[in-house]
Amino acid sequence: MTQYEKNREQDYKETHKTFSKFLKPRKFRKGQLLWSEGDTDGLLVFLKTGRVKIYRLLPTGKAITLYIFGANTVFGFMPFFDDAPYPAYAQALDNCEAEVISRTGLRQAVHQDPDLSIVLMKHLAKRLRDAFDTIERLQSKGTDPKVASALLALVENSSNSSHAHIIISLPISSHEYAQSLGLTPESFSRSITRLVDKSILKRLQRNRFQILNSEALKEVAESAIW
Amino acid sequence: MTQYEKNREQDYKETHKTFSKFLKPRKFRKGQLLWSEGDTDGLLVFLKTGRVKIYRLLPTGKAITLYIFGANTVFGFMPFFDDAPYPAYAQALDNCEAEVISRTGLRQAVHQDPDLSIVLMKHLAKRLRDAFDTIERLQSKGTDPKVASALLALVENSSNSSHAHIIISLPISSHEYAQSLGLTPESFSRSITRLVDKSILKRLQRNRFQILNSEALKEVAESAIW
DNA sequence: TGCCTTTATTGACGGCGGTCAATGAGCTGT
DNA sequence: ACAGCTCATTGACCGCCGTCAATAAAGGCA
Repeated sequence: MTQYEKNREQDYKETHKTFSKFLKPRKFRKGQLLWSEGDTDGLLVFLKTGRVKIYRLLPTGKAITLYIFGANTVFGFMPFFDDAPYPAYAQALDNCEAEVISRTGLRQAVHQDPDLSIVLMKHLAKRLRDAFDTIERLQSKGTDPKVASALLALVENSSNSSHAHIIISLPISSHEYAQSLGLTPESFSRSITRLVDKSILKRLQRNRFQILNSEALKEVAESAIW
Repeated sequence: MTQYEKNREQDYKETHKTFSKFLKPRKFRKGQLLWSEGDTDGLLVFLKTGRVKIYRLLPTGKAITLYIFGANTVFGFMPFFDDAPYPAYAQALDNCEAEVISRTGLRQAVHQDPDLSIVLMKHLAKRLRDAFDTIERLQSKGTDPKVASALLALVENSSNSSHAHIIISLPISSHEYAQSLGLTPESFSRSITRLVDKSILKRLQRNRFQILNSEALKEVAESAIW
């Protein structure tokens, strides 16, 4: 487990502990919407198991994925901060167990203990930092740098990094993952193939890879022209 | 002045008022760095005149622009929230007048009045919403939709919208602006030309346009395949 | 286990957009 | 006002990546 991962774990636990007395357990079925874009209700979610996808619907009906949240993450605090509607949809990708706080519940909680908001702000700030990384990745030129950089970001967020053989799993289907990089699934696949040919990557199962040469992968990620 | 603009003005004024007793005037010269990526000091800036560019340096030495802040904006609060370093550089594009609070100053201020943090959170949340829009734009396919959507976003942030002839000015050089869209200046220029040919846009001065048909512009923005 | 559906990979092809180069327009300073 | 420079625009060309189609592999379910 990386230092980063330890911190994330601890962050989550601390946050969870801080809010524990206001939390109510709740389950979400696979496919269920936690909220829709435009909703103003606000629901703070502590996800314990399963995955939740945050996405937007374009006017054309196509969906673009903003985040995939896995176990031990906190999310859903946007409307609490600026009283504006949710900027995206949230849908359970699996059957999920979670603990939640309603809008009014959180208001009360924060009223009782102002420090709570500090904790939430940290999470919000982290979210913004991640968004910067995403923007940087999307602005860069060429498919290989994007893919390499995205894979490296996955390593950070996954707990596997025993140096020798780092295993990474795409949190979603290759199709959606490619799209979140602004690529077609075909281009993504081709890029992976190129990395495999260079002995930087190894295919394990579908959407599951092993990094053979992380230094080379970093080089590819940084080889973007911009 | 749009409703949106009114709100932004008011938001800024409220925020400014809230912090007024902690603020210290400060000037920045054109080209001066307000902070560097990795700095942990933290400096909350209320910009009164001039523009400030937030950018990252890639390993290749190229810069990518994340934000351009103009008059009447608050920024620089990231390190206050999560105690992590600034994720980007901040450089004055003009001679700027501002009022600032140091890290310690803000700590004291928030300690005295916890409501201050609520105000900052709103700004942080707004920043994240903007980031979502940017991500959505970058993920979409085709140059014209990107350009159209970016122009529309500029209208929102600028005070001009007297319905008949909406004037938009690029906050930075066409070159940099194109790059922030993941495009080359040439592609950007060609896209503008296409919009002009369709009588959707009119060139005024360099980097200054008039929207002749905002409905058509919206259509183009939404014509992205994804 | 076997069948069927879904999803990833590979190939061929065409178009969009990036690159390079030339021209033109717009600022700056003297 | 003129000169000189910077920066936007336009053109020609080509390579990359998206599209379409076919194949292969992997899950899902009875």
